[in-house]
Amino acid sequence: MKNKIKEIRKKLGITQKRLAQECSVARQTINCIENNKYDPTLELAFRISKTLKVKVDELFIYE
Amino acid sequence: MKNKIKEIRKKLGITQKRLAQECSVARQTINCIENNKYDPTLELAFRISKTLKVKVDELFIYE
DNA sequence: GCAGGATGTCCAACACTTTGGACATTGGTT
DNA sequence: AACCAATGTCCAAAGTGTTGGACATCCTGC
Repeated sequence: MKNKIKEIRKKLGITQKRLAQECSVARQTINCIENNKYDPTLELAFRISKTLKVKVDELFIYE
Repeated sequence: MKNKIKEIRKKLGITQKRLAQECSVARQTINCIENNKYDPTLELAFRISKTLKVKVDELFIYE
């Protein structure tokens, strides 16, 4: 399960800290997800997608 | 977090057992998700979406 | 009205996600 | 070189998802 969070986040010019705040999670959570330590819960995936203004299906790549 | 799994599954005429098998999870898992006992992991959400031939963003409703 | 499939539900164990707090490393600016 | 923000990483605790196994209930067809 890959994702484009880091890429899109940087394109939008926001920090991990800021993204974490917008999604109401710890900064480590965003960091771990960006670096593929683990996948987010479905709900968090939706919150991140919403913040980054992309669809879940675009942000995460399954297969 | 709502979802249209039961609705779409029935439209396709498949059982919880069958959907579970296709997604490689226990039948209880599908049952619990359909009845909103808990949300699936992100990966399972993708597997279910793939099996039901819809996008994650269509199958799950956030907000 | 009985049988069999489909669905709902319980439980305890295990796996995975998320957390705060802390510290190390990187990178850019001056 | 020194500063400071941003990022990476560690840990143990708490929360959440998934499981097999078992049993109850609901349909539907015969």
